[in-house]
Amino acid sequence: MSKAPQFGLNVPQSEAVMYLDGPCLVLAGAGSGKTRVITQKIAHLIEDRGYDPRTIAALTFTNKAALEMQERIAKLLKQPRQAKQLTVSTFHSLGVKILRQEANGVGLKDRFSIMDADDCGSLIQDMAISTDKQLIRRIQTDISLWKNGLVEPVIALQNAKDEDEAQSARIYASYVATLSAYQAVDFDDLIRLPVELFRNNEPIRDKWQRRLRYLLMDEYQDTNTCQYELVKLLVTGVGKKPMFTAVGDDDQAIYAWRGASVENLKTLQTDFPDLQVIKLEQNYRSTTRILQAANAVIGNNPKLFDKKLWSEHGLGEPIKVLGMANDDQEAEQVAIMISADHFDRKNKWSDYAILYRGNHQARVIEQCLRKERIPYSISGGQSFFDKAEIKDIISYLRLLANTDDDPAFIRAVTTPRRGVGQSTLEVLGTFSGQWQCSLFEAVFKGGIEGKLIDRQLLPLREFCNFINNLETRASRPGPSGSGDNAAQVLDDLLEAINYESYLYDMFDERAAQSKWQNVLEFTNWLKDRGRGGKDRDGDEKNVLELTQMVALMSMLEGQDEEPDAVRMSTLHASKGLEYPHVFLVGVEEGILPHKGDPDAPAETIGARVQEERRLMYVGITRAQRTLQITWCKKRKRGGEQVHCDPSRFIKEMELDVGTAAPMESEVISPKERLARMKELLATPKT
DNA sequence: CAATGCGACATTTTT
DNA sequence: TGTCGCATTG
Repeated sequence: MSKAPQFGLNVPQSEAVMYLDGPCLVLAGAGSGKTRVITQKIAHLIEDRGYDPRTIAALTFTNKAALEMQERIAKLLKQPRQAKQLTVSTFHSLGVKILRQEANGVGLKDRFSIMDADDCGSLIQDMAISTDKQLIRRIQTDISLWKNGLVEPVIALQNAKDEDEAQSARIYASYVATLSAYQAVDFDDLIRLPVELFRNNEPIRDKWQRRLRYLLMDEYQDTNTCQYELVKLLVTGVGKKPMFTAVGDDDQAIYAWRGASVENLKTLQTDFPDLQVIKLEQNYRSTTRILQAANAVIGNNPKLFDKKLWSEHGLGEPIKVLGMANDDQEAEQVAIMISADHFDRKNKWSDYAILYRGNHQARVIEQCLRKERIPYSISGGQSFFDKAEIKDIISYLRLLANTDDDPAFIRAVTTPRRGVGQSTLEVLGTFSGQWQCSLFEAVFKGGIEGKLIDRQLLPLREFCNFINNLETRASRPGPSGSGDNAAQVLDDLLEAINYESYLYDMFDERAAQSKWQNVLEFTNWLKDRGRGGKDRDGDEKNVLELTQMVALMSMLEGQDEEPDAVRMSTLHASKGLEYPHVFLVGVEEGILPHKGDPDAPAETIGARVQEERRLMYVGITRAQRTLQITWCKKRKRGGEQVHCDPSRFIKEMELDVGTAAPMESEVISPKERLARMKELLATPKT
């Protein structure tokens, strides 16, 4: 084992990989190879330091990142199969793993449900006795922020600074109680409950500390208080050296609004005084000019750690800043520029990316791209698992796994319609409330006969018997394992409820067909997991485990976009990605930086602008070779065109003389464009 | 009174 | 593009 740089790493990268004397923080600038450090370090732990792969955990924020990381590690190992023994997962998956084994320790039954944001939203709707979408969302985010900040309902109420917050806090209290009655947890609980458990139960905490000896965290700047606390609890023990590597970049912290706390970076230094801090400043992605602009912009933020990116890629082409007359022209010009450049440089379409602040900005651009016949794909589209037809099926699975899951019960019993209506459910709900039992249980409880007439009660009982039968079959081991059985049960379920004809009854031919297609895709996907085929743990999963896993999925993996298309993405969704040619559009005051709440407290405005600045920084650093920034003098808002100013961030870029002032756009006239196109078409491609 | 339809309008998003 | 609220209709 040598101390010299190896594996083709640079000096600080290699240092970060080799450092194992204690806790380690890697400050990895954009494009500095942070994922390489994590993957190489894991390989190093296994190959050179004799770590058992089962005792190493790498934590990410998305399933996609986890999957990617695991694949990359497998390629580095002499025995790639060892990668399967690692825990490479999201924080939330780790939480489920812990809760599954320790459910009793936090007052949960072995069978608990994971409720998605929609379910939680309707719970809150019931408790707030309001349908105001804004209000519900506000309460929901309040509660989520409290949970992520480890603030108990009582404390939240005490510290409430206005009536709105007090209302949220009161609902928070009954929300927690309701979830517990359902034997359900929400996403935040997946991390909060393990924290609670480890705080109160030393032996269990010890057990997990022995189980996970080395921890690595990706995107550490995005962790919230709760996640950090979980890490701390896993990593610190009496007479034990904390062993972990956190990788992050304070300049790319863009999720404060959902509870992430960059302060966790600073806290790390005070909590672990012997923390080794290693900076990665060499950038392997962009030209020097792009990095200069990025450094200049971010230089306007107060810095937690001093850091300056540099690269060996040469100066590169100047950054262009184009002021457009309005948003229509902006979209048109971007489309034309991409089209022309694509032919000029003979690039792939996928070499281009258009980045914007808000999803709605994509609309105009989309139309222009279509008009120009430029293939495009929009990232972050609607999540497959959020589609109504998928959630319908999942509600049955959830109910099979946990009959206390009232939201699942309501959805399943009413979809497809089987003669159970609103009034029946209301009576059942009141009854179950009086007896402190689940809706499912209430159906068979003595006394319910007096409340419901046969026409209401019989379909309920038929439904519950149906679920009970399925449940018995699902938990019985099948011919070749439980996974096989889960798949079989699912097929029978779909047939028994006649879901396909339900879809054709409810929707027109085209919609029903595509929905049914989705259902089939989903069941096939589940069957693969159930059989352990594609699954990383290789375990066969029963209905309960499958259901819990599905709850944590947002995108369908492998559902890749068009291979050769211009990528359109929000700035947030572009983090971690890179493109040869980037167009940053709508860079105006009010959009980037976005104007927040007009009545937000003054002291928070500075922090907001700083986060917007980091967003700009993320956008700039996505570009490898060229970067074009556009802004509009006028923009459609409401009925009429509204005046706009270029973003302050444009000035902050301190561009080379000549491009510093926003240039008038050199509008390519349609005539000229036509001529150019003809010319291009006349030149035979070689 | 409920269902449908149309116009106005947009932070950012994962689990 | 998708949702929300308001208005019109059966």
